[in-house]
Amino acid sequence: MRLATWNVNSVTARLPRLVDWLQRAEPDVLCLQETKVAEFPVAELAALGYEVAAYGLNRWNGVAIASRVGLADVTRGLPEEPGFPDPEPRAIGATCGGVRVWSVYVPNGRTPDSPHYGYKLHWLAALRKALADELRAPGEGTPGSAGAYADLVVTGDFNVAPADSDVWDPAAFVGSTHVTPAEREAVAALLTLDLRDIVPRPLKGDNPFTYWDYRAGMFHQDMGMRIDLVFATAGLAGQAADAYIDREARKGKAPSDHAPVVVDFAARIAAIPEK
DNA sequence: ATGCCTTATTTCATAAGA
Repeated sequence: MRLATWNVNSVTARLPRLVDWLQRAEPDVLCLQETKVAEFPVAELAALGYEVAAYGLNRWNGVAIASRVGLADVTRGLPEEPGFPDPEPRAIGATCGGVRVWSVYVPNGRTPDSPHYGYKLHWLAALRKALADELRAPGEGTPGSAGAYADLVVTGDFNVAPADSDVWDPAAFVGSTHVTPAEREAVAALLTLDLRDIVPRPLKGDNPFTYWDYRAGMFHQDMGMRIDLVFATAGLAGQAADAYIDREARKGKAPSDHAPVVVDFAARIAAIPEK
């Protein structure tokens, strides 16, 4: 199974590039973030053989999962997620090819002294709780919850750089969000659910960055961040034959400010529904 | 070269992104 994640920064603005990229990269499952639409263009992706489950309400946020290996048990939102003040469309889950998949767009946080920062930490805690329930980790989870997915991937734009090596210059981020200990601990807490961080290889240079600001030529100077993450259950992560950042998708006219991350899991599709 | 910000909307300005 080839799984990918991509913050497209508006699926409407990115649709031509998204269609081109799907035809070139041929992922089995694609998790999307910042779709920024209430009505996802499902027909355009259906023409390429993808089913789509989308969750979007307005001009902000929005997530989706496109799959050509089945799309079942769709869940929109997290059971105990906080809102600002209302819940925002930042998480969608589905079962694709036998793997439980979550596409997430973690709140930005803005600045450490902003109310959005606390919202971000609470949201990450709610994400951990939801995943714990589905994985039924020892001593955790809600009694009676459905749970017990053997293979699970949670991926998307986490808006957290897990380590200093995940930003182009740690000194430039002092006092900023995305790198604070509390944010990194909230993300690291997800990994205690026996998940693994699949760090993709860059296709050029040494930095596994997935995001580069549009401004000031940040991309061509490789002044970026790794904030788009792929966390997989240990058994599944062990099947990752390759993982890379498709920087080609960040080039050229009208790109997203994020590049797709692609992971190839070897021989891991449990059951592709006959269609 | 990869190239100097972009998106949707309450649009000739604003909020948000990270």
